[in-house]
Amino acid sequence: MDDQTRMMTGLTGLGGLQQADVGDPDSVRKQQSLGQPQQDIGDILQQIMAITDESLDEAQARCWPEDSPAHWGGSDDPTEGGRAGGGMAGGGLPLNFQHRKHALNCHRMKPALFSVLCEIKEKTVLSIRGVQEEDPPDPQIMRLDNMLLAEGVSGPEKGGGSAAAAAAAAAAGGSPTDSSIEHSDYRAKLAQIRQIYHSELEKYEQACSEFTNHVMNLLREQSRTRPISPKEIERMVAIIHRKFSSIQMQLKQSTCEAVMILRSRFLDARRKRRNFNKQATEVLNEYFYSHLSNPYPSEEAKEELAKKCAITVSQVSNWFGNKRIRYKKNIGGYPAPCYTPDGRL
DNA sequence: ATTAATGATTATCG
DNA sequence: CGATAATCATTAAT
Repeated sequence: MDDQTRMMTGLTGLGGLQQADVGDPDSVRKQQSLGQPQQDIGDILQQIMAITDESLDEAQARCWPEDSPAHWGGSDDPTEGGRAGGGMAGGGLPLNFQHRKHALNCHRMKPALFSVLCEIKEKTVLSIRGVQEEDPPDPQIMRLDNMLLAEGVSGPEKGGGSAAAAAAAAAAGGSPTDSSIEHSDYRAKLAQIRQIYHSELEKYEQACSEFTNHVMNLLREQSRTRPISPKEIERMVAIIHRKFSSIQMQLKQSTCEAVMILRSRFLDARRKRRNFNKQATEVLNEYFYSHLSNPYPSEEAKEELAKKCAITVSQVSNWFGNKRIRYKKNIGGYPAPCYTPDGRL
C-alpha cells in the first residue's frame, strides 16, 4: 500500500515516535517540543484547520443557496433543522484559499504529519469498521412508494391537465354536470400535487448530487494532506444518500397526506349528495309501511326496489337503515324520550 | 340565517 | 357480512 510505505518512512523521519504515544494528542506536541521545530507543526495544523473550515463553508454555501422547499400539511421536516449558518464566502476567499493550500502542500513537514495521521487513523479505523451499516429495505418507504404509485402520483405522466379533464368528461357520459366536473376538478388537483412532488423530488436529487460532488471533491482534496481511503469516501457518500433519502421520505409522506386529504374531500359521497326523486321515495316508503312489521327487504327485494327507483342496492340498504332508525325514534319516543343524565334530549 | 330532512359514512356488535 | 346507532355534510324548508 502506498499509505503504508509513506507511513513507515514518515515514522522514521520523525524519529522514534512510538505507536502507543500517537493516540494522545499531547504526546505529539511533547515529542515535537523536544526535537524538531515545534513551530512548524503548529503552523501546519493551523493551516489544515483553516482550509477545512473554509472549504466546508464554501461547500455549504454552494449547496444550499435558498431555503427549504414547501411542504403540504403541518408536519415540518425535523431533519432539515440545524445546518450551520457559517460565514459567507467573502470576495477574496478563493485566492487566499488557494494560496494557503499551496503553502500547505509544499510544506516540508507535510510528509511527517501525513504519516502521523496515517498512524492515528490506523488505530481508529478499526473501531469505525465495526459500525457496518446495513440498509434493510425500509417497509415504511415501500408503503409510501406503493401508495404514490397506486394514486398515480409517482407513475408515468398521464397527459396534460386539460386533456385529462376532457377525457374524463367524455368518458363519464350521462349528465356532464354531475360527476365529470368534480372528477376533473379532482384530477386537476391531483395533477397539481403530482407536479409539486416531482419538482421537489428533482430539487432533492439535484441538491444531493451537488452536495455529494462537493464532499467528494473536498475529501479528495484533503486526501493529499491527510489519509482518506476510497472506501471512506464511499461510506461518506452512502451516508449522504441515506440522509437525503430520509428527507425524500418526508416529501413522500406529506404528498401521501395531501392525496389522502384530497380523496376525502372529493371522493366522499356525502359531499355530493342528491335527494332521491319524489317517485323513488314514494316506492321506498310504500314498501316500508306495507312491511312495517318486518321492514327488512331481502336481497332480491332490494334489487327490485333499486331497479324501480333507479338507485343502487346499497342505496336501498342505506335508505332502509336510516328509515328504520328514524321511524323508531319518531314513533317510540312519546312516553319516555331518552333523556341524557344531564337533562338534555 | 336557522333549522329540519336526508343520504352517506363510521364504529361497534353478533 | 349485515344491522344499528351516532354522526357528517348537504339540501330543502322555515
